[in-house]
Amino acid sequence: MSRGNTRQRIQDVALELFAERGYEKTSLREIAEQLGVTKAALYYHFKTKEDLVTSLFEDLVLGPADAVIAWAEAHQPTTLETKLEILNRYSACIGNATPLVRFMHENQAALRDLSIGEQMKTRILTLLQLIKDQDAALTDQVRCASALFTMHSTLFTLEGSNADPEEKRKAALEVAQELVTAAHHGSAPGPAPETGNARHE
Amino acid sequence: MSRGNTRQRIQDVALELFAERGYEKTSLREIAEQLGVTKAALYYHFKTKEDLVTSLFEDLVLGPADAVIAWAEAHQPTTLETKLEILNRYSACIGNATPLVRFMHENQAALRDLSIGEQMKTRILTLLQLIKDQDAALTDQVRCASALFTMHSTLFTLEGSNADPEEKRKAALEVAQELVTAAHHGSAPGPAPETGNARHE
DNA sequence: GTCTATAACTAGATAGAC
DNA sequence: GTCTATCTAGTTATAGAC
Repeated sequence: MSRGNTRQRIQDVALELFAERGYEKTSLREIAEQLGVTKAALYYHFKTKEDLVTSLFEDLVLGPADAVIAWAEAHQPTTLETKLEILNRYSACIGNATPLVRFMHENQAALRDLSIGEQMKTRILTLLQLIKDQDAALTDQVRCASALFTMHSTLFTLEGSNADPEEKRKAALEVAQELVTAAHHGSAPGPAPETGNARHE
Repeated sequence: MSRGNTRQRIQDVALELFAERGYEKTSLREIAEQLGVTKAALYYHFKTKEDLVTSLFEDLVLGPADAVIAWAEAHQPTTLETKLEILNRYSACIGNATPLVRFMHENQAALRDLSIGEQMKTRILTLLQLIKDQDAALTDQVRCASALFTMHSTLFTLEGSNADPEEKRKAALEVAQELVTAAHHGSAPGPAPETGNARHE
């Protein structure tokens, strides 16, 4: 015992409990108890409760999401193919952090005034700007927002479905790509026509 | 002052604070202070904090949602037209309770082990069962779940958009109906063909 | 690196006066 | 119907021993 991996073990248990019982209802006492250590030990490794939850996001989602954004911004102006690849990359990145994405969605209110909450919000908004046209029709903006939401929420809904998580992720990606394709063409969805220049209205 | 409308005033302030700061972070002390009364006064009108939040949902969403479900179950077997009308009615019902729907989404973790949270979850799952075919392909199930999620989340996203809330609601309904139509036909989305019998694969 | 002990505070809830 | 006063139990966080 008493290894140097305590920090990691704290993170594992914290994520598990945060996901299971929610951020606010999970106390540091509970985390410490389940690890068989004391609260004071937690405070040695993390300055505050916020510091602990932030550390969970940084490596698993914030960093990867930034990588997607950086790639996207290096490929402007954004063609439809680029948009679809953004969705593809982002889907892969959140697929590696399913419990955290679920946690984020179920605890928006709690994370709202934590710095990590604001940072995640910024990333998602940036991605949305990248896949939607600024002056698109309202329904097309809804389609793009829905695409991102669908990829997120499908990771942890459809409980009745006995489908493999990876299958669900792929299905969600497919639907998201359809939505963005429809939005890109600026009209009712359908299999992509010749070139992507048709403009709605 | 000291009218008989205190109960209503408590509900108004509670919803405002719950929506703004989250369920857990809003204390009864804050609600009482903003009303200029004491905590004890709150306890006269509501047995517990849970009782207070439950009262907010019962009239504004739980009842109306049950009405939609009752209508849907009276119109089985469910045709595409019925499904679209379910979406239409549900959209109207949540459109009347926007702050509450937002609150529900942002506080899922907090509401999870409150009885009202479970009840709302049941209603949404029931609606999902009604609009999706039990043995549909995975992507079609995702489309149906996404349709409901889209109607919910569009009520309180697209912040940059200066669009009128009612316009956003209608746009979300339109996209949701497209998704369910595509799922109903069991293939890639598109304007509804002649009759709804074309089957995917 | 981990502990004990405790400070400083806030929460939800109740009893009983008015 | 609203108040004062109080209770119990919980929280984050820190100081300092080992």
